[in-house]
Formats: sequence, structure tokens, C-alpha cells
Amino acid sequence: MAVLPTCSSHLELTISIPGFASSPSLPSSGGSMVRDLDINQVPSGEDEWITASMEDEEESCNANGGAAAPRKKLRLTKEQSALLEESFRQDHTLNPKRKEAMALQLKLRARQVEVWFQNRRARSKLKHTEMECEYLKRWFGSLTEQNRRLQREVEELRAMKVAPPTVISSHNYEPLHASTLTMCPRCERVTTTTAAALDKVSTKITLAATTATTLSSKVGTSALQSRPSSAAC
DNA sequence: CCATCGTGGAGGTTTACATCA
DNA sequence: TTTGATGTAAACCTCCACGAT
Repeated sequence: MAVLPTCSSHLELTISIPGFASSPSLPSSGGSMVRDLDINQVPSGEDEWITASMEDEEESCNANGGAAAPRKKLRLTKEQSALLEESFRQDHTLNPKRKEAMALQLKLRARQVEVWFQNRRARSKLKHTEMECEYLKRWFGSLTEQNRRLQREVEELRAMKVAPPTVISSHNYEPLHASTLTMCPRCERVTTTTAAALDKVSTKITLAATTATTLSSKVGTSALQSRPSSAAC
């Protein structure tokens, strides 16, 4: 069963499905894959860089403000990523004071901290949607199998049927269609459980298929990637 | 109330960089 | 060693909701 997050400040999804080990570990930026070189990083302890970057951040970040200045890509250091992750775990949103404090602590611009949180929230949501999609796919498969089983059972019971075409219900004395009836193997009483269960399963399948389709389209057009992702359902 | 403005988040896109065949 | 395909994440853009004035 899926335990959907009810607290907005804690987005990690916990899904426990037999045979499906979810690993909601936070992305750690590839560990050793990330180079230590950081083009936006302060070379070493320049206080004037910090103050300058804080003050004219709108210039350096503005797309058209930079005019010919090509967009340079920052790679966060492991320490910076870890700190941001830790902060994100505490709270998924930023207020201006916290943003400034983090920027100062990380020697980044406030805008960079803000962007990182935006992207991190998007990744978190994408991951959640992917897991939900995976869960619904499994649910759909399970229900389809259950449906097949029940259909077979109905067919078998119909084939076995030797009783008259209609039976009077023991509850309200209304005539029932024999085709909707089943025989309880224990008490040998006629019941309608199989047909009822079949109806329920059919309804569930419709619901699961609809939801899975919606989620698949969401995941397929990933919020973070313009290119097709391998994680798409 | 209603209009306007500023702010922040969501969703989507672009782009620089890393990795691998 | 070079190169093209692909994945990842930072940066950006647009839209919308919401609160303040």
C-alpha cells in the first residue's frame, strides 16, 4: 500500500509493495563524479567577492542584463550540496532571511540558493510522481490478474450451473439471475460474492488505469527534462 | 469591494557540463 | 584520442495565487 505524504513539509514518499524496493535516497549529485573545480566558487576567502556578488546579483543572473555574457554553469561542491540538502530536509521552502543566511554561509548568491530550492522541490515532486506511477502500474497489474481469475471463476460456475434460470433470494425474495450467483464451497449456499467482487475489481481497474495514464503523461513530460527520460513510464 | 503591485512557487525550457560507447 | 548521444542539474522564463496597499 502507498502511504501518501500528508505533511507538506515532508515530501518523501514511502511505498511498501511486495517485490518492489523503493529507494527514496536523496540525489547526492553523483558523489565523486562532480569535479572540485567550481567556476563560480570563491577562489579562497575573498570577502569582497561575497559582498559584491550579493549586491549585484541581479546583474549577473539576469538573462538579458548580461547582454553578451555567456551563461556560466555552477557546479556545487559536495559540502555545499550536503548543506543545502540538510537545509531542505528541515524545510522545503525559503524565506528571505533564511535565503540570505544560507547564501552567506555557502558563499553563494541568494538567487543561487533560491534556484537550488526550486529545482530541488521539482526533483522531489518528480520522484514522488514516478514512484506513484510505479505503484499504480503494479496495482493495475494485480487487479487485472484478479479480474482474470474472477472471470474464469464466473465462467466455470456458469458452466456448472444446472439450476433453474432464476433463483429466489433468501433475503428479499426477489428473483436473481442465476448467472450472477456462485456457490460457497464451504456452506454450499448460493451467494453473489463473485459477481460483486468482479464488479468491484472492474471499477478498481478502470480507476487505476485512468490514474496511471494521467501519471504516465506527467512523468513522460518531465518537469525537469526537455529530453525523454529513461525514468518515464 | 475592486484594482494594482510585489513576491514566491510551480511547471516547463534552455544550456553547460559530465560520462560513455 | 575524438566525437556524438545522452543524462544531469543550474539557470531561466512564464504563469498564477496570494497578501498588502
